Amino acid sequence: MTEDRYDPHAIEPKWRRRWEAMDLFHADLQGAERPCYALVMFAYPSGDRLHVGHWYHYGPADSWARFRRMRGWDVFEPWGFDAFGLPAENYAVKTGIHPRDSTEANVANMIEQLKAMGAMWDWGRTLNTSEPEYYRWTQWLFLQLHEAGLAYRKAAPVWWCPVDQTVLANEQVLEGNVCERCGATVERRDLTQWFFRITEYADELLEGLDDLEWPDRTKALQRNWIGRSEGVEIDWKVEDPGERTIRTFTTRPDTIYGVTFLALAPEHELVEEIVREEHREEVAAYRARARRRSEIERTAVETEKSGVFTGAYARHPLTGEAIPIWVADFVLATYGTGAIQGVPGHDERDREFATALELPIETVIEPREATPEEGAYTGHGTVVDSGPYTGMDSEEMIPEVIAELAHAGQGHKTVNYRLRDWLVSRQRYWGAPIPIVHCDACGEVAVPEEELPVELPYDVDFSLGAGKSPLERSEAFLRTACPECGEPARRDPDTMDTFVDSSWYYFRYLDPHDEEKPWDPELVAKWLPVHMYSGGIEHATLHLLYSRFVTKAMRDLGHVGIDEPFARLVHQGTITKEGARMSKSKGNVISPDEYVAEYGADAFRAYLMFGFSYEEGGDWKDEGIRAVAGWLQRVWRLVDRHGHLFEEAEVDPGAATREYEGEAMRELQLVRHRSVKGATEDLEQWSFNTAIARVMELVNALYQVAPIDDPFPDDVDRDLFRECLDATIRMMGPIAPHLADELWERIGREASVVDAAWPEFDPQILRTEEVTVVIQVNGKVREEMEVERGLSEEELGARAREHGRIPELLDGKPVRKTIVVPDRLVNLVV
RNA sequence: GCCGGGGUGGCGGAACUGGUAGACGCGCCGGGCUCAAAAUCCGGUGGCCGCGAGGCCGUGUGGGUUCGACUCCCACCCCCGGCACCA
Repeated sequence: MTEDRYDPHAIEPKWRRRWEAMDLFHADLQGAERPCYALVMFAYPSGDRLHVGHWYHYGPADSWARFRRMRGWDVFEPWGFDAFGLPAENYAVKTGIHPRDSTEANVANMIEQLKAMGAMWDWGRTLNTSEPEYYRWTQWLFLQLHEAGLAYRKAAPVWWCPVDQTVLANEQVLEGNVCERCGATVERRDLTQWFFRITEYADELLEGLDDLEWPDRTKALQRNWIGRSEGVEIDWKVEDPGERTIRTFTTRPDTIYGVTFLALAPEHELVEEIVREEHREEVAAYRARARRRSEIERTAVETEKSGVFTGAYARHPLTGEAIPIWVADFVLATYGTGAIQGVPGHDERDREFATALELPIETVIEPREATPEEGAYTGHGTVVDSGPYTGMDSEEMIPEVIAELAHAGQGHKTVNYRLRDWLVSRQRYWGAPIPIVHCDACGEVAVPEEELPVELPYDVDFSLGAGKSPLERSEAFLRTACPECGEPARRDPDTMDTFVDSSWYYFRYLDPHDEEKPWDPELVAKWLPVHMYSGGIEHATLHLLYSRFVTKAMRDLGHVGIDEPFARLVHQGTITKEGARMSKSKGNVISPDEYVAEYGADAFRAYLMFGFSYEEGGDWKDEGIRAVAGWLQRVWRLVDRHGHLFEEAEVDPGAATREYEGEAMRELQLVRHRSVKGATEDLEQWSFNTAIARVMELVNALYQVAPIDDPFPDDVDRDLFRECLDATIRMMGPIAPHLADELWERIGREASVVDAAWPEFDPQILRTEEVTVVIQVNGKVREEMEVERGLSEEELGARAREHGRIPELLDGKPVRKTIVVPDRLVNLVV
């Protein structure tokens, strides 16, 4: 018999052509009975070749989708492009090639490469956020939010990237002051910008996390970012002049008797009003200095505390004591109320401030047990020197003091968030124009829905302007008539953050070319929330947060009926080279192209699945892909050698569950069911490495019973062996899709494995009659015995005592206790 | 400092709700095939002691709970990620 060699380079293009010709991956969304929306985060269309990260993310995700399809789900696996954004525009600034042209070329380039992966993407539903048919609805979304008061324009201190020449959202600022895009140090600027009122949903965004099948760490990141803290706002009456009050926020009202000063942020609006004449100059100087200092500098933990006295005092709401009011730059204008009550006895920062400026320090809480340590005691304990509360437990005091303050009209419970509203306007060209017109007479006017899209003009000087949108230079674009009064007016020159584009694309995939509406609510009801979403964890507090907000807002506006966009989420790990992140500058880049050229796309995908724990990632090893490619050949040879069995007879599915006489056949049958069970459960939960290991076990077992170089043994049951081979090929479907289809064809089947059923396993068969029971003496394994399943505890204990060398080991010592785990283990304690 | 995630053979990685630690693979060792090599097939492979049967040790460290702990509890150490003068 001549052996056909496994040649991925012949097989793979052949099958991709066939799949395309069969339109195998077109999803019938209306007709689907068991929808499964398998979504990968769409990508920015780059002009480069795909890197390992792309393959590592998309390959296994597609394998999961294939697995689901074989299990009877109607899988929808779309692909699209997050095509607006800075790289294309920066490239244009450098080369003069228009972003629309480079994007178009990159999209084509990328599609061609993506197709080589052999994934099930439904290419008929591709979308591109930079096309008018898409961004028209991004603008519609903006208008919906605007009308509901969820999109608004205001002047605020915002982050400005001097390199990218645009403002950024808080979420796009890393490590306090680094631009997420370019790595430049960002600055604070006071500018009038567009915001989405995401803070309105802070609580719901927090609570909704509980019900999501998301990784804990991702939920933790969002919780951290939202930063909810419960506390009390307290109003302090300022003594003379007038009726002014200063509102402070604290999470520890139980320390209120320890307040020895108040401190206002330098930007606080009341500073000007309360400052006494003799301190005015000094305070003004301090505020000017604070303004010049960067936020980073001001808020760095190491920075020594500084402040200046205003000369004014506030009256303590409970003791009536006069409390000095200071201005201090460690107090943040943007958090809480911009004013704090200083409790140097029980807060580290307040203590540093009090020490530096020689203010009194009072102790009002003592630790319950331990002796007081150095510095401020910040825990709870027994209340001291606190009027009527003295002697109480500080935690019990909190509700009582809140009640007293509320009763006096000087305090109330409140909640603070770290989350800020989402800044969505950008001073860049390559994005969706904000659909707003500014009219001298009517003010800020929304572009009527029927006039959408506000098209991004092609012919624009998009070189970077001095802090202004390139569209500001396009008179043709700007000049328009006010939709309300008809008088000449000007369009808003800014474009939207690309995260607005990506915050709703999963709705649009359902019908990306619908000209009537952004999405079909019925299809949304049927297909969403997305069943399975995969992508990088770097989007935890960006895309994933924004999308949740947009979904909730659209729900409240009656456009969708779901609370959350993504029911299940997984993140792929990172593939490194020699322990380091791959990067062009380091020159340690693994090029998929080279490996695909040598081993094929199947081997490349299969190695990425087998060599790593998906969510962890790990270090690339050439030996790894060689080994996996070798294993694919092993599977190939197995089918090649035994394919004649399929010419002899059809596969009998009953062969899997039939009763077999010989030990060897029973064992093969066991391995077959164990393998299918393991692969099924592991694939479902994205444990690709162990799933492949299970299939390897079955392949090994088949090699065992029918050595590949010998004639097919007489004592091997042909029905069973054939069924096992059949199951193996099916399980190869998600692991090596091209190879599986080739083998499928070679055993005489039509079409594709993705439309074949995933093999079943029978738990009854895995419940063997005989079980191996481990015998321990004092917790140490000493013997094993084969017994029939289902023996009573007494029986097992008795048999264990007599088994093998156990009597010898017991040596006549009385067994004090016998622990029996039925069918598994006996532990004899002497 | 707070919040997550992690630490298991030479390596990548397994281990369900506490029940035979190291599945599967790489590497290595041995064997078959070959004039030879590659490829491939078969066997072995946590460490230490022992000719052997077998014994002892072993999942970051130190304690604890338990008949029994990679798994649970307490106290630490180290690595990765997020947040952070957030009151």
